[in-house]
Amino acid sequence: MKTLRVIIFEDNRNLREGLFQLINGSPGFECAGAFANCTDIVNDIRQTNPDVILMDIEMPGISGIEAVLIAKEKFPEVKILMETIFDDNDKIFQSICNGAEGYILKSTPPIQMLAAIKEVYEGGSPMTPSIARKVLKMVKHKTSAETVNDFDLTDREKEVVKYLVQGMSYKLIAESCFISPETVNGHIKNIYKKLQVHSKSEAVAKAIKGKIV
Amino acid sequence: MKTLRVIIFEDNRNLREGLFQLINGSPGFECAGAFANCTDIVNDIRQTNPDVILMDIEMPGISGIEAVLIAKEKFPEVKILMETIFDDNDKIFQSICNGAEGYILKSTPPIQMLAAIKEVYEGGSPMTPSIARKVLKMVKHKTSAETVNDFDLTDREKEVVKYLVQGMSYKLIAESCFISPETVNGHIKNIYKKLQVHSKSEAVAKAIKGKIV
DNA sequence: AGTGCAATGCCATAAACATGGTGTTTTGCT
DNA sequence: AGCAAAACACCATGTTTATGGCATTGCACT
Repeated sequence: MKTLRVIIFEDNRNLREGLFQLINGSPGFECAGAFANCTDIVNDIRQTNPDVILMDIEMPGISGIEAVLIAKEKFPEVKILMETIFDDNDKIFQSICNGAEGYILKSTPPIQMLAAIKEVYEGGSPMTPSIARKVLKMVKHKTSAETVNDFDLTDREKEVVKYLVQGMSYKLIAESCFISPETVNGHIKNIYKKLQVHSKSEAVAKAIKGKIV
Repeated sequence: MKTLRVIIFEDNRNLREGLFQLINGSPGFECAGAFANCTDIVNDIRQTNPDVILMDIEMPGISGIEAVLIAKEKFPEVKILMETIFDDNDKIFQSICNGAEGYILKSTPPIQMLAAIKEVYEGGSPMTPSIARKVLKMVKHKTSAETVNDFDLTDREKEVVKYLVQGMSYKLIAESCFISPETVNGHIKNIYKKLQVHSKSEAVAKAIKGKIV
């Protein structure tokens, strides 16, 4: 197997040098650089040509989060493993959006840290369980918060709602369903009662947000 | 430290018995039950009183995913660790929504599997890196998909749209904006032209989908 | 000084809608 | 066999919308 080229961005000198030693002292790994800040990150990457970047999430000047964005823009293939002291919701979320692959706490033992480096390189996303927990919560909220609410609509009613969302008039809906406009009116009455609304627009809003459509 | 009570739901007999042996043979762990299906899961849990459930994601009859929902409803404190052969996007996603805590591949080595059990119990979410990768992608998509489309609406128009989505009539909107209903009508005319729609409901649908609101 | 756009206001009318009824037929479930 | 629910249909009435056109004010940019 090829030796993995790793570079480090970490403002804390002790940690930076510790990691440097660790990586260089481990077979299969090679530390091609260790930098205290990200001011010249594009050049740093260009000159060291790394497979994996170990990035501190909190750094003075350009933060690790911004650095991810910059790095990924120029070098989309390089894998980035974020390191953080705290499992801060917001920072994790932003890093994910910027395209970092893995997230581990600095307290992770050396052996697992090396394993994580290998894993990001191989296309996985190593994550400290406590961080993964936060990520899961984000996924749940981003979706299941707005979860499915059926409101006990019948199939026909759902169909009518679908057409309502498309902005169709009673007449058009009637034609699409092959029924009379009055029947459409009837269905909509029932829909309104079930959704507890009093207009098409309210119904549409509730339907979309409730994922009926 | 207390001994962790674990129970297993796994249809494959060899695997089930293998896991049973593994857990019972490890200090700090105790397998209080191993079941081939989830038909009687509520009773199974009640009688074994587990800290952690190891759940196969694919099972005949009640699937692991449905089982999570059932189990969590009655026993919200119990931690559930899903096991799966493939890192299937959809199944992972559903399990998350149903409330499972951890996700590991069945190919995970025994030591790590035990570590994962301990981690879910302690509130973390152990995840195989390849699964974590999928989850990250979901987070990214669920958010960055929120492509903003402004339609060149003015601030006032956006405000009116906001009220439209709440299902308000011209009159109510007028009161909220401290302007006359006719002005509201005027704004809405412009909104319709910009959004290229011809009714409140269409406008609402377009606004919500385009994330103007 | 002038052009353009946002925001405001008003009038008018046909069309669409919301809501209250009443009633038949079909269909699934017990 | 019989009931409940869903789907269908129709009527009536007052309200709300959609769309056209027209006018004033103020701000920003040139």
